[in-house]
Amino acid sequence: MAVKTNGAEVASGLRFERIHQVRAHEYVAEQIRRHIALRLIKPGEALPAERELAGMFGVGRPTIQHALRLLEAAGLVEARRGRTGGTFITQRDQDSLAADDLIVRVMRQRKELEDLLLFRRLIEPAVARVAAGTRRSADLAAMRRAVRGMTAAASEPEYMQHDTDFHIAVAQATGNSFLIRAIEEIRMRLNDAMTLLPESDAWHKRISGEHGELLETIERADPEAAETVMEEHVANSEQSLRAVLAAIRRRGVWK
Amino acid sequence: MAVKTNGAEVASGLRFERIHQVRAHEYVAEQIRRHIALRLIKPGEALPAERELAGMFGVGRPTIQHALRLLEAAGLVEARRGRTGGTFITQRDQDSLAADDLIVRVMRQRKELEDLLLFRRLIEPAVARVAAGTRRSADLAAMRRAVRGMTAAASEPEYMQHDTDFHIAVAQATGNSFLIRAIEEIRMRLNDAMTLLPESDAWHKRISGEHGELLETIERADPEAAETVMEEHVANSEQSLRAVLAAIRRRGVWK
DNA sequence: GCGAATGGGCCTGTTTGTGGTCCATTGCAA
DNA sequence: TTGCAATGGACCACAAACAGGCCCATTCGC
Repeated sequence: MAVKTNGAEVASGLRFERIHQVRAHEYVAEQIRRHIALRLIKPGEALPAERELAGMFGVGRPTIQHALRLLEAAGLVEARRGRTGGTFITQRDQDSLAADDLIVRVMRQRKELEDLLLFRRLIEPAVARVAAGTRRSADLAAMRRAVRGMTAAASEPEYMQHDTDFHIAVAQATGNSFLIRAIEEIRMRLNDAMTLLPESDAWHKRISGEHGELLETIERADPEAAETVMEEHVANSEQSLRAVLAAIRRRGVWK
Repeated sequence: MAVKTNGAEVASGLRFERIHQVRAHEYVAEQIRRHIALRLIKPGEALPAERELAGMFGVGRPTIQHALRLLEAAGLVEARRGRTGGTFITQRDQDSLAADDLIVRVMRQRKELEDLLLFRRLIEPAVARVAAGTRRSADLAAMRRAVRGMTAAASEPEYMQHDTDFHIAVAQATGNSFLIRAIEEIRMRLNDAMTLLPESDAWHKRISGEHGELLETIERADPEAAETVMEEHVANSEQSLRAVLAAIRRRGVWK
């Protein structure tokens, strides 16, 4: 607290975050990059036409073009003109490009990821506990849908989507807007990192099993059990994620 | 998946979020608004000079002026020119801001308040537990300052500010950005409701005592005790708040 | 009364983005 | 074969937001 000569006080020691202006084309590029990384657009497929994208994002076409030029420079997409033209997702991004790009981004945000994992470890079990006491039949139905969708999922992103759906369904069962927002935030940020997990039937089966078990505890309104099962589930997925990260770090890809 | 005539596929059903360009002055205004809501700047105090703020935020002075004009229009600050001038936080917390108006606002958001209290009950003890394991001496110093400030506080808002300071200091001791943001969010929304609590020396003494006890557990790095004490502290303050709300409801003021 | 520090206001150049137009390319359909 | 429609590529003029100046009016300490 600095005291001015006349005695009036001026607040000091304030910590204002320097503004970071997100440019429109960067935002667009990041969105599309994320869709590609999550395989919501598969390699070989075309993005919507530039004019369409402009409409979808609510920006001008030059902005879309600028964003696409960034992605093209990164080798993520390639454009073809003409009657059957379009902007196509590069085929060979499966391993090298998108993955490396994603890895670099994930490892760069290691500290944030650590914070996120702790946050998740603290809040998800509590959410499960609350949900076990407040769930309505509609919530149970949503969870069942997610579990069924998971066992039937054919692709990794589809799987991840249902995984996310399940956790959000649990959060919504609490009816608490703060908890819902917290879980949504967690899943959003986690999706990037999740993409690194190896595709494995055993892995999928384990998650599905844990979700099913969790659903059962919530169904029979057993808060204690729900909390315990969720604790284990979160610990398991965190352990797998950490294993992958450690492997990547050893490989030295992140440097 | 729409199939084009030549067989090439274009991804469809994509959900791109329409861009929302955050203007610099809006961002600045929001940051300052948050600081005021959290009582990090006390009523009657002055903000740093415009030129200083411009430097802190890394923006031009017109942007700062635009932001301040927004806050001035909202009645949050008022500017005075001259040698001892500055932009001062409006005093009106207790005076012109009619208690009834506050009550109406709080009661109108009863559902949100309920959600908030549950969220707090879940997260604050967990934060205390983590903080007990990660606190550094600087964090302890900040907590001590807040406790001292509380015992020395002369007015209700001053008291509330140190209360907030303490909880934020605990959150910052975790070093986890998600936890810090969550606690900040809680305190911001809680400050409105807190104003309803009756001024009472006994009440103040109890809170100060609990904070002191909590500080002691964190100081000796005892996670279990920290969690337990925080649980009790949160339960106590919640109970008091509920009692006031119930009384108001019976009085029928809220309609 | 002078000077320093403040908020208030204005001007200019730059960056960013929009809306529009025109072009080159390509392959389908008539 | 020919026309046409849909694509990406490129460019322009305009507007908005903003930075970085600059000068002014005000107010107090000296």
